[in-house]
Amino acid sequence: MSDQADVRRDNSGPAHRYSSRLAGAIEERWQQAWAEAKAFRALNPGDEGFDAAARRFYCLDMFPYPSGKGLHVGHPIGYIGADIISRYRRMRGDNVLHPMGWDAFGLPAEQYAIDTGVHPRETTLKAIDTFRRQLQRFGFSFDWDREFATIDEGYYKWTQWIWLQAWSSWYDHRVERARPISELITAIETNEVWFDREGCLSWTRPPEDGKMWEEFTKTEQRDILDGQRLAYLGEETVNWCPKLGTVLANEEIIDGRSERGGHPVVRRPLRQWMFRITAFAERLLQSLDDLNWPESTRTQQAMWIGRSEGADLRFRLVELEGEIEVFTSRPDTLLGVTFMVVAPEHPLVEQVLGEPPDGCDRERIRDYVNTAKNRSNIDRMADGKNKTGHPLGIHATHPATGEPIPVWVSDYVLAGYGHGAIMAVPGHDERDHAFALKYELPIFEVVKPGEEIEDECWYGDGIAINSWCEQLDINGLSTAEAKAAVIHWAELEGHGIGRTSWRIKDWLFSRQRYWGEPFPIVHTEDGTHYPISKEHLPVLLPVLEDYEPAVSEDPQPLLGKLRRWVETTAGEAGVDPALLPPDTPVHRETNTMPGWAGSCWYFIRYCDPGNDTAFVGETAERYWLGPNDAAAGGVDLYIGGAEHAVMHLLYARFWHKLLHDLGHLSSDEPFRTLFHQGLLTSFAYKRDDGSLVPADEVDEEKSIEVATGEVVERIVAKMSKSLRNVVNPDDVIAEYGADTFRLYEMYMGPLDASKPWNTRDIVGVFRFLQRAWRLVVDEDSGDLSVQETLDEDVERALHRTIAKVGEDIERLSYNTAIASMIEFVNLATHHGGLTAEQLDRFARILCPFAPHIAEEFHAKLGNEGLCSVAVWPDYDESMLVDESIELPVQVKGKVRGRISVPADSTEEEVIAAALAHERVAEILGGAEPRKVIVVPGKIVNVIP
RNA sequence: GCGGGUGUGGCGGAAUUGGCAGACGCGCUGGUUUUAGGUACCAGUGGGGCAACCCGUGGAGGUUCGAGUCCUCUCACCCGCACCA
Repeated sequence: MSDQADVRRDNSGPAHRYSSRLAGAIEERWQQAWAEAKAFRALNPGDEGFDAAARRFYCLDMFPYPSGKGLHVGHPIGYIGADIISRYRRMRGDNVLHPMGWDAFGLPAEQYAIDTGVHPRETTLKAIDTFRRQLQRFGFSFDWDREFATIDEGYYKWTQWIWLQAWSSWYDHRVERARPISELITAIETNEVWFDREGCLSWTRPPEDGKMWEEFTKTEQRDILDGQRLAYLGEETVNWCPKLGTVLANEEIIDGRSERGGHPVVRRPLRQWMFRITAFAERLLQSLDDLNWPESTRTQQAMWIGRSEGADLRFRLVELEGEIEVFTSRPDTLLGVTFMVVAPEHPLVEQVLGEPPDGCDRERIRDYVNTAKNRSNIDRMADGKNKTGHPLGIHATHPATGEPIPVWVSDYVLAGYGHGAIMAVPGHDERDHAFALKYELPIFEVVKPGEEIEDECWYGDGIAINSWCEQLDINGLSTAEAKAAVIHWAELEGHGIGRTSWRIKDWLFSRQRYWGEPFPIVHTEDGTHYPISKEHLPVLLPVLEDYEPAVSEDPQPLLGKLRRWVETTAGEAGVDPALLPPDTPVHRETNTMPGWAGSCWYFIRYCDPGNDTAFVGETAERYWLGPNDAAAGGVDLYIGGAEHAVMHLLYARFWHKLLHDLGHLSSDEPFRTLFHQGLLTSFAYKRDDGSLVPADEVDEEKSIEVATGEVVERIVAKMSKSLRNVVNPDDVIAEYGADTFRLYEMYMGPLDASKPWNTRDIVGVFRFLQRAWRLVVDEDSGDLSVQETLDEDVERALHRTIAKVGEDIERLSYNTAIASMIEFVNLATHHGGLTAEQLDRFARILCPFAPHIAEEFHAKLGNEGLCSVAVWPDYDESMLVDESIELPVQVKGKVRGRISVPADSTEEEVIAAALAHERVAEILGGAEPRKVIVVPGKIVNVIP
């Protein structure tokens, strides 16, 4: 924004025109007044002045990462949207909770700190100050008394406590909920549970060669219990990012690279803290149906959870001992199996290399497997459909036909899904088909499509054919029937079992970075873990001088550098002396939690942010998040970006269900209604050859590149530094004021639509505020300028506008609400103005959108108190229609004229008026119409 | 490939339930105020035609008195997932 433009807008025109300078002064004054009055404080049950009769409205924004770069113009869109409905509901008398805080742990903050060479705490606190100042400049009606950051000791104390809740519980699939692990121990001690030799639990009957609890060693008992915990140490093949120096969750990997920074990620086995989110898979999927969420987000989560019904089937090996277990979603195609494939990581591969049977080309298998394993995910994907593999030289026995079928190894089979092995049905699976074609393996057709379809490889449902052998006959059965028949047969004959498989995996929850919550746990020499007791939480993040990660092929948690912190005693660390004598030497956990930890429950903490005896007080939790007469429980409205569709929203749902199961929360879903604001894009310019030109090198009027004169095409693109089309909200506010900024971003289009920023358009809503200002203030004298007499047409229009704006806010249709206010102001201007009383009502409907100027109007009109907490104006139903209405008359599907009739006319009267219309009569030429359709208040259609 | 979504003037968009297509804003054209530019204000602005009228919501069909809206097919673009057996 040029200074010149600024000067022009301020220094010309009458002395009391609504200018950016005036807007700035007004905005500062009212922001101060709101802060002093604590106008937006939400009251909890028990607070003085709490109104139990008021409806609650918990309106939540996704709290930002305070990165050092400051706020972007895209950031406020959702915040303005949430602020408008929050302000509106407050004026309607609701008890509104609209909080804000800071998601301050995690990779971005740490990376920024590393880049600038300053401690993350310092840079983070500074960034928070910047963000807070920027957000306050918008006049958001946040209850700033509830503000906190995830790095606050009083907050992460409870993040650690919640993790310990998971560590101290197990999942009881018999009742489908998490329970304290102490209840499992009780069940074991009262012999309700049996174990097999491996220590697997059984609730139904003692396994044939079972083992008593007492027969296990102490270590085995510990491992059995640890294996049940919802937070556990798992030996997993994990995503290791050498550049970031940490492991990452599956959700954080995009196309084989880290979501943050785009660094390569390799897979390697590691012992890491995991969350048993898979135990909740069924419920996380099921309750999606109860949520008022955007369809795209629900399907994304459903796909991520990835439920698949089918069967586990076992194939006995011919040349070796043992069997291959596979998962298939198409057991009906069992008789179409012509070969089997295992992943390069499958244990059978090692077994074959260890004791190679005859005819096994050991060297070439080893080569293939090594190449496949070392190929990065990026390479694998780049290869696309071209499949590679190698025969293992061994065979498996088909469980039904008894025929030997060859076993191959190929990296098109993923180690991480099912059993890392498949039965290949090249007749009815595209991938198996491609593989069979390449390596000339037999292809059998065993499913006939319902209709005649010419397809080389039909993978839909149909009728089973060629599916007969002595053991099994499913010929003629539909796919569904055949699936059931094969599963039944397999279970009866001991070849397998019907099973549901899930794509979702347990959540890898530890990171090797510094800037995160330490785990509240220690372990002794023998590897037994002990929790830090509640009174000793939080385990403070120690100060580290050198927090830069070592770029390494081997994960080294940064906290491991602090030997004196790591090596301590049970008493020092805060382990309950009843569990471990205080002088026992222990090691602290050196991993930290990922950035997601803090955002999994921050909305719970807002209910009761000061509580230092519980993560949330029971009364506060039940009031703000519990089910009530009007709502099913959870946050009433959550507004934020669609980029969080899987990770944050899934993780938070998981924590919520866990805490609900353990009796700490009264609702089982965190976010009842979810809304995604659209992406803010920008215009960019493209040359003929497709290359992009920075926005400041283009003459926008003529669409030519200034330097060359070449004609460029305007396209829509993401804002980026390189295109120099990034807009800084501070600049826009300096030129037009926060009210104009708020109006502009809401007026651009639907809140959930992606739309391009166009600085040129801002002046439209600025002019609207100027016109509104002129209705109240004489531009020359600065005096109040109101009409004495009330204009009937304007009064009707005001009623309509009040009704429309209220309805539009309820459905978050802010662009149309603003349009109707502009229309009203234009009408009022043409009619010579408004009475003081009309202006008073108008100021109140304007208030949620442009709160500062509305407060100024409110005060100028002589009101005491704040407009922001004034009552939303009523409208009179009977004032919504004019006394006489105009109706278009169609003949032969075209509008031929319009008639003016009293609003309460009968259908006969309307028809008579329509037929009497000159043009209509002319077209009819004296003939009687066949039919006349009257849609009350809308249209008359004459059919000749 | 699969899933979700979007296509309306020069531009952003409106039409909530099948009922006047283009509300409202930008831009543009003309005018008023102004020493001038700009600001502000007033009027006009989908295309064609002097007009009656005709054409018009990505495209092609269909249902209906009436379709941007419903149905069938199709094209383009955006987002997400992607060898998940």
